[in-house]
Formats: sequence, C-alpha cells, structure tokens
Amino acid sequence: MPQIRTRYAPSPTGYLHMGGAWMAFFNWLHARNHRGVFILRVEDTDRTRSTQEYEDSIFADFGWLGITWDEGPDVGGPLGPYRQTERTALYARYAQALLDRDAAYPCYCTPEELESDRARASSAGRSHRYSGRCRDRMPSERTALEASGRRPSLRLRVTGSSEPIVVDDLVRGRVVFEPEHLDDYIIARSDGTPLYNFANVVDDHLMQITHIIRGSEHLSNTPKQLVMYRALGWTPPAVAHLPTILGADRKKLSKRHGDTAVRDYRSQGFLPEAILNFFALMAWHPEAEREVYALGELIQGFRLEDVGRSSPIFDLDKLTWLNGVYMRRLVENDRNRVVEMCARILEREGLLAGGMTSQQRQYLGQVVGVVGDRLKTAGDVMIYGDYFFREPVYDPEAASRHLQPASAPLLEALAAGLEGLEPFDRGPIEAVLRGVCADAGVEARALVHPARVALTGRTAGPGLFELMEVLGRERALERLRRAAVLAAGGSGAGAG
RNA sequence: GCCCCCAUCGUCUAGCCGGGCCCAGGACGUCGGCCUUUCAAGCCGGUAACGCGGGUUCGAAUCCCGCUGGGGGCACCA
Repeated sequence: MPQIRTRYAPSPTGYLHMGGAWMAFFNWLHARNHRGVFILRVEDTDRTRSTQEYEDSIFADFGWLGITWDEGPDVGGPLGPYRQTERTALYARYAQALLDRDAAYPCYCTPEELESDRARASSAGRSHRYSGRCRDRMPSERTALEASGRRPSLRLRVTGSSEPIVVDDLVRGRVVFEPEHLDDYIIARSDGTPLYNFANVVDDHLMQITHIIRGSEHLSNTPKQLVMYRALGWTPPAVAHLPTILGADRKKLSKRHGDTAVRDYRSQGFLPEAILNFFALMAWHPEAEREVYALGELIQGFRLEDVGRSSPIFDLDKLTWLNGVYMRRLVENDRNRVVEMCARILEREGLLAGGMTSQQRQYLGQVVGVVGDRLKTAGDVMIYGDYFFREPVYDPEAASRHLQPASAPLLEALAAGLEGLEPFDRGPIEAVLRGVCADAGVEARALVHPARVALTGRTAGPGLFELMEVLGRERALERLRRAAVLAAGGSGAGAG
C-alpha cells in the first residue's frame, strides 16, 4: 500500500476557526495513524480576500494546537510549492492540456450576463444551469469576440454524458449524481487565475494526495471534480466527507457564532490538548464509555470509517468541563504551565506587568496552588484569584449579607489575633480564628464568611486559611480592618 | 425551485453493517443529597432519547418504503 497522504487546504481569508481546525485534525489523525504524510496547502487564489497576516495566524494557531505538517509553504517538501499563487504555471499547463483535448472551452459570457441568466431562471422557478452559450462557438466567433476586447473564462465540458457519476465516499457510502444536474463550470477566471474546483484537483493529484478528507459542504463539488480527473486522465484519490460542525443555532459554525476562532480559545486560557481531545468527541468517540484520551491513543485508535455522518453541535460546556479536567491535572503535574497561562491573563487584565520577577513568579505559583484546582480555564483566575493582585472588589450582595455590625468586632479580634502571629501559616491562622470564635461564643462560620468577603470581596473561593497565608499578613490585616469599619457602619451597603 | 446529505436524552455519543443480551449504555448540562468554612472538585442518586407512519419478521433503535424535520450545495468564493 502506498504511503497515505492527506492535506488541509485553508484559504487565508480569516483566522483559523474551530470547524477548520477540527477538519484538519481528522486529516492529521488519519495520516499519523497510517504513518503517512500530512500536508498544509494554502489556497490563496482569491487574492482579494487572502492576506499574509491571516496565513501567518493560521500557521501559528496550528502550531499552538500541536497539529504539525510534513509539507507546506513554510517547511517546503518535494511536491511544492504549497501556496497556490506560486503554482500558476502549473495551472496554466493543465488548462492548456484541457483546451488541447477539447475538454474545456473559452467562455465569453460576462459576469453580468450570467447573473441575469440566473435571475431569470430563478424568477421562473427553474434551477439555473449555465446556458451553454459559448459551448460550441466557431473559431471565427471566438476571434471576433476577443477582438471586441472580451477576455474569456474557461469552462470544463461536463454536459454530454448520460452516465451517472458515482462517488464512493469512505464515510457516506455510495452517492450517485445524475449528470443532467451538472453543468459546464468555470475552472479559470478571465484573468487566467484558477478556481477552486480546478486548482484543487491539480494540486491534489500533483501532491499525490491519497485521501481527501473534507467537509460535507464539498460533497456536491465531488462529481464535478471527478469529471476533471477523468478529463485529465488521472485516478482520483479516495474521498471522505465529514459532517459540518454546527453552532448552537444549528447552522454551520462560522464567524457569526461569536468565539469560533482558535485564537480566542487560546486567549481565554484553554489548553490545546483539551481542545484536541474534545475534537475527537465530535462525530467520533474512540470508546463508548470514556471521554479522556491521550493524543497518542487518538492517533492509534483513529479509523476514518468510524466517523459519524450527522452534524454535531459545538458544545462549549463540554469543552469547558474537559479543559477543567486537564487543568487540574496540570496543577498537579506541571504547575509552571498553569502559572504561565495565568500570567498571560493577568497581564492582559492589567493586574501584572509583563516580564515577571522571580518573586512574582513564586507568588503566582502560590496563588495557583490555592486556586488552581478550580480553574476550568486559565481565564478563571480572574474569577477565583483577582484579589491576590488588586484590592478586592466587593460583591454588593456578599457585602450586605456578611459585613453586618455583628461581625465587626469579630473581624477586629481576628486582625488583632493575627497581628504578631508567627509563622503566618494556614495552621496557626486557623487556630487564631477558631480561638476568636470560641471566645465570642459563636460558630466558626460566623467569622469565616465575613472574613472571606473582607479579603476577597466574594463568597466563593479557596480555603480561607490558605488564602490568607498566600495573601500575607500586611494585606490581610489591612483588609480585615477596613471591612470591620465598613461592617460597623451598617448594612455594608455602599461597599465597593 | 433543483440536487445531495443527515435523523438515539437539551448537547456530545454507544448500540445499527452481521435484527433478540436495549422497557436503550456512558459523558456534559441540569436537579437533589453527601462531604465541607464558601465555591469548585470528588462521591451517591434523579431527570431525560430511539421524529412520525407503514411494512418485513416469532421478534426492529437496528432491515425496507413513505412522510416530516434539520443541514449543505446550486459564484469568474473556497
């Protein structure tokens, strides 16, 4: 069996989004599973929408995800170039070959004429297919039209056959298309640049792609492309059309669905390994009763024919949960990585200057030590740990409930008890607090809750004693005393 | 309008090919409980689905047909 070669071919017309990354991932898995080659090809023939910035960002996002390619515009390879705008001579050669064997012909219709054809067909309730106006022009007509200044586009001769076109799809099975629903489609613009259905076929063949794995939105392109392979005398690769990932509104996932760009997930503090694991759960599911897989297991277990046919809806809740699973592991096994991720979030929020000192790094490490196991994403550090880096922002409800006059003396007493405490560690701190409560004849919770609000502004968070230890005596005392004043003043209203 | 695809809990899915082990399993979410200084985590428990109608069969989530619903495509975009 020849080496398996797959590809993902993005257009640099936007940031990499989750749907595209998912599709690329399955191509990548298939190649890796077979110890084959995964190729990244840039389809930038639409020069009005393609930019270098987007191309760079796509590479960067794949790099972050850990989806690596063996051949591509940046790493090169034996069958390049891998950027379509650098392959124009190739397309020209095969366009000429098609012309030479009369499998393609020049079309002099203008976009305006075609548009009005379509409009007419549509208003008459008919399906619009190309009229075939230029299909059988005499050479003399062509010369005349060119003389009048018209630059022709190129159409592939598709109509004429009555044979059904059969697509044997690896995930969908056999799909049959009747030729009367196809028409002669344009393969090159009048400026000579190739269109998707042409460039794609040429590239896939020349790059020796063995498996085309793409979204089901391309299924209807497949018969057209098969006609092209036949016209060129080429053997088409195997094809597999995967379902399309849908947004919550059940429409194809796209930029309209808010955060769909891979880089948005990155900046929110998601982990690439969690995202990849999550990807494997959409339209696939390696084992029936298991959710968490190491990447190597996914590679080893991937089988194209096990991929589902119906379109999954992107479930952010589940991704978030899975990310939390990975985050908790990381807190145990690779805390520095969590520290780095949180640092980036805090920098962005202006709570931490870039280029941490080793002291800051150590402090952040302690913070992660106490809040880490409740971070589902690194972004959650703003929910559970912002007060380590700024004065607490009192939640009005929390303040009015817990900073009442009755708690003022308790907070005062706690502060006093903590004043000369050595060492300022969670154990001794707890002892002091319990002592204060015992002296006052109240339950610990009567002071724990007010103290938490005083120190963090919130009712939820890490254990009070470890939190204080990390926060340090100075700030703890200061916050406790300020809150005591606030509490004594009444309802706690106006706190903040 | 035409062509094509799809159809199991709210969501991701297992089961379907090779009918019985499925009055349908797991996970997320959600609800309740335990634990607990709060929240999270963890543990225990609950909720919730084979779209509808016909067949075939002793027996259908699984096979066949129709319907309905959803999605995609029908560019000198990819």
